[in-house]
Amino acid sequence: MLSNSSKYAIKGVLYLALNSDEDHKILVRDIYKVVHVPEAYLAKLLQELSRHGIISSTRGPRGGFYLNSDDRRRTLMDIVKVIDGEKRVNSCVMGIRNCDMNNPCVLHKLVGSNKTKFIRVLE
Amino acid sequence: MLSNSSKYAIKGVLYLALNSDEDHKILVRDIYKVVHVPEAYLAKLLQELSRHGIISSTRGPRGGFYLNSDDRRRTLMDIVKVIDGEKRVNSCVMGIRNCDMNNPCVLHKLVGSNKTKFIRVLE
DNA sequence: CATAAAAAGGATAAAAAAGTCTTTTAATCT
DNA sequence: AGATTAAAAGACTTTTTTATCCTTTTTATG
Repeated sequence: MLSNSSKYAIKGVLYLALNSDEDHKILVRDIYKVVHVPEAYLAKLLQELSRHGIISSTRGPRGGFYLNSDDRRRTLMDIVKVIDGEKRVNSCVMGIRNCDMNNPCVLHKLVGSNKTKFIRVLE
Repeated sequence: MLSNSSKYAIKGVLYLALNSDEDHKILVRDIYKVVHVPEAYLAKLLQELSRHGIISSTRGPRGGFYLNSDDRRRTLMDIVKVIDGEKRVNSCVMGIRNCDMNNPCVLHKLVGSNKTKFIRVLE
């Protein structure tokens, strides 16, 4: 459902949510050990989120990653969409195109509502 | 949550559940087009399930894959365990070892119960 | 203005997952 | 018995995901 990359990204952003703000920017170096994600890889993920405006960053001395108040209105789903793409989460559990309430696959009733709830949580 | 391979396998077994029995064994050739899974790959997955006693098969003329009455007592979870391994489904959504009710990760409350329900469905 | 600190970016490597192909083994049917 | 059919097995290839490394650009500050 979620790729490892998404999980990594969520962990990183969660760390920022708890520890950063405009005046307290955080280095990848200080995050990766806590969240157990390879440093360079986490950097890449955070850079991508930053590029998409999900989190904020500044370069140079005293720079780092952080969340501003706009960023804090973002949802986990926003992160997942950037890292995994929209399809991955929203697609049918069985990977069947065109599977929805009107045209449900055999497993739709069985798992559909769970997935919907999971998506709600992310949102 | 589920790998593509697991989804493929579930589709294949579902087809067997609906169309096969001891007297009507089914060729991979007759399944793969219906369930949209590459023929050789589906064959491999079914072989693996057969080796683990989740489904049945016989070789030679009039052979093929099928479900006997024991097989029909199997759950989707049995399939997923063989194909993806136990860990994949049961592990923490965030991939954190030792995350459980006693020692929950930050997201445990948010997503934990959904995952439990999903597992129940598979079972 | 020089310097150092930090993210951004590009290129590459390693590992895992997905998919293919070929040979072997077993069952069935002349 | 011999030919044929179909799964079983395993080696091999491709693609995707995960991970690393190195260079460039930006920026704050002494």
